[in-house]
Amino acid sequence: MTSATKDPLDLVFVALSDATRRSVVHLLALKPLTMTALVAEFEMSFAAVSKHVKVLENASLVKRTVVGRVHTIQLAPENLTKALDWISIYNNFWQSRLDSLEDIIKKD
Amino acid sequence: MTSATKDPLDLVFVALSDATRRSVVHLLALKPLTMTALVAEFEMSFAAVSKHVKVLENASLVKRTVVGRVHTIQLAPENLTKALDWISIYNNFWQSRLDSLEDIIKKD
DNA sequence: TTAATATTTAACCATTTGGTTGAATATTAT
DNA sequence: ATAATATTCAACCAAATGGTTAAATATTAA
Repeated sequence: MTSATKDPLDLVFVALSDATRRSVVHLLALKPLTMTALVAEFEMSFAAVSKHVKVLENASLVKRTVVGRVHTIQLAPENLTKALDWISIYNNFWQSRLDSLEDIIKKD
Repeated sequence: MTSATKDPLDLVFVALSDATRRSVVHLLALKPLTMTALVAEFEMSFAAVSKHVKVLENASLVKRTVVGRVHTIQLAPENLTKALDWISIYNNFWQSRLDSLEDIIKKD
């Protein structure tokens, strides 16, 4: 019970934790796609893909443009940077740790 | 039914999608901790923290050293790099897209 | 050997997740 | 107006998740 999941980083990582959704991001990186075009890429119902897109949208990783009955989805990766930044901190830490370890080893 | 979740990236992103587990990573970035020390940081049962650590371990984000009855957990961030690399691809793409957009705007 | 400590495992529970199908809602074409 | 198309929404389901408590398993200390 973490009370209503406030951290936006949660949304981003949750969104990226599913292979189907990562595929959606991958496809959208090439070009924006309508829902119909997107659904055509998966062996899954329209509704299922629709739900996945909603998860990505909720994490602000994609943006939707509605023209008439056609919904076009495009990448909106500002929040990818948040995830990147978070990971980078620990990645950098690890890198420098490794470097210090190398230094220590070299001093032998 | 994506048949048994094979992609190791799944494990990493799933592991990072929980705020408690990100806190564990944060704590371990400072120094390795025994299970008891780790549990003391959370308002949660030993068993619950134990499960979270297992998720991180499963994603190869932490490593466990057992000495007698004491389990010491430390960061093992090789896999953080995998997540970082994945995100970087799309982040870079976005960055260059933005740059081109700026170029177009400037040409006005 | 007995007791205390460190930890996992098991059984359970409520909620969330990822999928389904079918109905509802708009929009566009005939 | 009617039919076709694009999409969401609702109800449902099975499996996974994140938590609990209680019991089991080592290991160490008295």
